[in-house]
Amino acid sequence: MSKKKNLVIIESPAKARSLRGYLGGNYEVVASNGHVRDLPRNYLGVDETSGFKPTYTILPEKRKIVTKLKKIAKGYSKIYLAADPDREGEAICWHLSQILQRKDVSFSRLRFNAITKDTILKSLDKPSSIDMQLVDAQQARRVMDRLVGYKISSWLQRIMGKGKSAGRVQSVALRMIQEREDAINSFLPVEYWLIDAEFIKGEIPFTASLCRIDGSVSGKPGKNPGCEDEAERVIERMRDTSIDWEILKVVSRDKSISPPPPFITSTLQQTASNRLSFSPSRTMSIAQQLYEGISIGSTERTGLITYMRTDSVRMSPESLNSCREYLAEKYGSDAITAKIRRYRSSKGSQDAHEAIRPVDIRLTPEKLESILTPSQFALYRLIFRRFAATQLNDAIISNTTVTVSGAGLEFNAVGEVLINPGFSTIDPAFIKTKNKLPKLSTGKVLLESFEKNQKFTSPPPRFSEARLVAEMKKVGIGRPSTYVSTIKTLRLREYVEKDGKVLRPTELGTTTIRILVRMFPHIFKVDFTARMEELLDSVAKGTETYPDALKQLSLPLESSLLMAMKNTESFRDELQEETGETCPECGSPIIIRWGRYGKFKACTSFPKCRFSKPVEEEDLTEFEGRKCPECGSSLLLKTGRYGKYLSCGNNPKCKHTEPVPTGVPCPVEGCSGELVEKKSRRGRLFYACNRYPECKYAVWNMPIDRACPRCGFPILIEKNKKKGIWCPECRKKIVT
DNA sequence: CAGTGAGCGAGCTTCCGCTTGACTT
Repeated sequence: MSKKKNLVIIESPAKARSLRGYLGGNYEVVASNGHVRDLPRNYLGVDETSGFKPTYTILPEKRKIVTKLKKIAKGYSKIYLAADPDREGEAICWHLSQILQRKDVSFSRLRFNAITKDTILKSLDKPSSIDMQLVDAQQARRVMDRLVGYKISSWLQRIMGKGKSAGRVQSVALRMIQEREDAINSFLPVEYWLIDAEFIKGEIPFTASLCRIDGSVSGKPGKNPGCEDEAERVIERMRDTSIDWEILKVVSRDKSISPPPPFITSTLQQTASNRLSFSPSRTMSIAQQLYEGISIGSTERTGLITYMRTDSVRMSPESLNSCREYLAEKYGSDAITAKIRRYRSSKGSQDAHEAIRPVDIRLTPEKLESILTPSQFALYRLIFRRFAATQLNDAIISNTTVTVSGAGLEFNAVGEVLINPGFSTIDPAFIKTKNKLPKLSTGKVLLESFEKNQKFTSPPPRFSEARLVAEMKKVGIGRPSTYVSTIKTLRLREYVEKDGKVLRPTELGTTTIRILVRMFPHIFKVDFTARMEELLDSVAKGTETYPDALKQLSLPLESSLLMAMKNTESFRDELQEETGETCPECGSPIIIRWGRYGKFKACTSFPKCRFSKPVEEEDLTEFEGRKCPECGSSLLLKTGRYGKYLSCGNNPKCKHTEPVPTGVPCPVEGCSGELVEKKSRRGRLFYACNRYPECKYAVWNMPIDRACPRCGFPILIEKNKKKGIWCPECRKKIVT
């Protein structure tokens, strides 16, 4: 039927394209587009009475591809299966062999973990067979996820309403978000005071911070003066003009900094989030475009980067050689490391692909700028520089600490200078150095001025999407191909919501994860996945069998499920708060229930009586005694699609609404307005005058009301990270 | 940096991990 001799099946169409180029006319190459067969969607599909035997069905969205594959396969008696050389890839090959099985066909497994001509031809020289132990490890993984996911989700739905879900990965991710929220809520800020002094050595001024009081360490929260009185006592000592201030020592130390490893999925997402403000999902779709490639001139399109879903920092020898060659040409042979620099992938890495790097180092970002979109260009440049940096020398920073003492007090000034930029020549943003210090030597100095500043320790920050991915990667839950979709699921279920750049649990999410952790303490923690991975490795090695591994893993699941089933009713009761109200339609009591979107009030004689209404949240009561400017009714705090807002209590008769006021007057002179909280198009909160558009005052951060510590002028100051805070009266910087 | 603002919901959907196009406006 076909003139070609051999058929190769691979996962990705883009890989198929490069393979065709390497293999030439004797090979037909087709893509399976990932998994083609899976457990059925609408029932469990696992026979727990006979060794956890799974039932498989063709994925509905892959029907077309499977028919096509079958048709093509007819023309061949030899089929090479070339999915990724990892657990999932092995299973894909096995499923394909099952689907395409015929009497007169034989299958060979090809394994290569980089798409280069060399590795591919080598793999063709020594084709092997499908590793059934590795396939069993994948099946155990798949079935365990199904058992945990479907059994616990359906139990959860009996309590929380339909549509709810739980799973080995998503619920642990939700738990991490919730635990961070709990830490923030229980955080007690600790007050401390920083004391800064300005000294003069000869003609040279410099500032230093208090670090020791009578020999004991200062410089950290808890070690510093803890209250204003304490700070004032230190200041009092400093006022003594007879003190001989002196630089005791000037210590300089060089430290060398190595370039970070090349990108993997999680680090790419994080860096793109920090540097380019891309969400992980946007990063992945742009990376996909770069991976699929762009046609340059009239040539066929070539991929610009290696595969973007990877957990390995491996770089192929070919790529390293051409990278070093390029760097030596561009920066000189002294700029590159003597030996090739490699990195170690973290534990649990499947190592099926290389790190994310440019395919051709000669295609510099500059050369591509005109044909790439700005986003593609920015992401490509990040990837290019990160890879190129790995073969450049370490950077050297000189760190200098100057110690000033007097009256039993010690002050520190620290400065850093980049002596040798090393790899940071390719992108200065790789290294952030502290401020420079002037050249100083030991000897007497004069105290010029000093100030005390009140500070508070701050709670840990909420997770951005990219930070959550980094955390998931760190604890080993989720995979490069699922980080984005896990977060998507948590948002779809309304367990978490995005507030600007960070994720917060919703009330529904909080309630759900509390129940899940209480009832399934052994399943929804990081250790469960770790234990599962251990067992899967044993299955792959052959020291454990598929059914035994599953038996061990489902033991804690089944015992927890048993307990959960017993307590279903009590959980429902626990969640169903009494309201004391009666139904206006049938007179039965009204209770609070949990539905798809959170709490709502419902009649207890459901389904006979279908009366329901939204819960009036506590905040829905009168807001600080404010009245509607149109009809005089009280204003209520409501939560709408776009966040919180005030609405007239006389709604729907009166349609007046307004943003949430803060009680802080507008700082613009002559403006009688008040600041209100608003949300920008991109979801970030900001504060603006409620007399907009007459008054256009708007700031990102809430202005702080306090007096200038230097001149005492009462000021409203805007907190702005970049500029610091300036007193409008004496024009001095107050906080940096 | 910005002006918006329902009414649904309650036992049959839900998991994780591989991959992209094909719907319509």
